[in-house]
Amino acid sequence: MEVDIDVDISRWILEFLVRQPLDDRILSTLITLLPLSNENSSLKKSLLLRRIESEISTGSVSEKILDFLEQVEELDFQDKIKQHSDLIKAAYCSVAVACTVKFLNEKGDDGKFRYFDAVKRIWRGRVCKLEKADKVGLISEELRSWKDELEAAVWDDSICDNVLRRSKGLDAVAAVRFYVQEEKDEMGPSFLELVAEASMGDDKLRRLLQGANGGTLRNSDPGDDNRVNVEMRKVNVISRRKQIPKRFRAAFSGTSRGAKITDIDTSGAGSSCKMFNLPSTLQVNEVQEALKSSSLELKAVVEDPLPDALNLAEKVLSSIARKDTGMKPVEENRVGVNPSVSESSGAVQANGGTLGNPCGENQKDAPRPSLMAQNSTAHASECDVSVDGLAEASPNRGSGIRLPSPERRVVSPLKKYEFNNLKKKRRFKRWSTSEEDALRIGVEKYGRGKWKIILNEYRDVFEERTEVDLKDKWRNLTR
DNA sequence: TTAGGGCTACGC
DNA sequence: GCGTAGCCCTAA
Repeated sequence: MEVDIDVDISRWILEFLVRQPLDDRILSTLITLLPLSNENSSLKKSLLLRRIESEISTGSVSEKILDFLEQVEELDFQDKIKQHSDLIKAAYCSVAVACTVKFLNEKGDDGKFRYFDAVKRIWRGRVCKLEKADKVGLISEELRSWKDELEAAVWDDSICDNVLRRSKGLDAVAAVRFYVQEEKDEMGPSFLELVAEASMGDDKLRRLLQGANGGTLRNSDPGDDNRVNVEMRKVNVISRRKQIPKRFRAAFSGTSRGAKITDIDTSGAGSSCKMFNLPSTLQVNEVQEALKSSSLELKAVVEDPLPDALNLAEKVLSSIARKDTGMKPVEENRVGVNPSVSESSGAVQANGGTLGNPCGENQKDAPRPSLMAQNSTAHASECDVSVDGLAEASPNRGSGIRLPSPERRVVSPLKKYEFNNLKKKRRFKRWSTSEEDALRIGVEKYGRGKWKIILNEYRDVFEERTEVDLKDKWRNLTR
């Protein structure tokens, strides 16, 4: 039997979860498990915002945030969003300044050197690139002004004091937080939340459903309702395509299907319930009741998946990693969200507990995929970190979750936005001379093989490096 | 945590 | 196409 959790349902779930205070690991794992389409920039943006939030959760900012903001700007650009938020510009500028000026607080030539390196990296590198690409979404007068001053401070110590004084007026974390909040406010609630909300209000639901079927939609909140409208149309399309039964209900079944959406009434009046015909009151009421009855299920599924989702994800991941596990027929190994299993615990579990022993014993013949192999984008180079790479979608994407046969599973390039703990190919990043110098000094001071100590000692210089990187670099240097 | 082998993107 | 640098995986 064929897979599945529909790619749209995955998106709805993820869209909802990404707004929840879940542990990043849970979210990361879910991203790896859920089939995702590449065509929803809103979700991509949500994921980026989520990553930004994670970054500032420590109360500090890093250059990674600049990366994320650049990616958000690119998404906005692709979505042809003309009105650029001042807050993103302010956030970008504040983070860039903070990531540079921090080195001025260090004493001695070492600090100076790192400052110079940061100016080169951030302002001559990133910011210049922005200017060349005319990325107006991030460039501000303030950014330009800082650029000049920070450059000048490289050569003139007296300007350093000005820079330090001026930078005290910036609160990068707050600036980023304001921006993220603004974006979140603009994006509004997730589709699932809207549906849940709609199901509580008869009139609103009725209007939405009418809209979904091509009826005139009149509402006071065109943003949200239109979005739901679009999604509801999608529900219609999906359900028609899949010839799923009458009632509209988002059902998550763990028995035979990973998850499926069944339809708005397509029978009886169904033929008349074509996209551009208004549904009858009876139909609307039926759908409304169905929605109400399923909304609790839905909410139960999505509200608190954390503990068991983690459990599930870990089991699944470990099952993937186990060479000697067998593979059951797909329908037995599908990850579904089964409310019936979760009644007592609120757990998200698959297939009535199949995942308790997630892979069974039949996977012995399945070749063990490397983590890289699971990630179709794992070999992305630095360049395709940008959203451009999202066009590389696999033809099979969205075909659903196939567990535990990851070699068949298509992983969306959305994984580029995975969270830290997920394996992905890092950017190819050349070592700067300052990094090489720090490594040499470190080895001289602590000896070869003390990579962790050296890394910690020169943490600021070795940005985004690991102990292994240091070891590898030393290997190269001494070849 | 470290060492070493292997893969692949990069640069010529 | 080739050599190298950077990155990943895995064993110890």
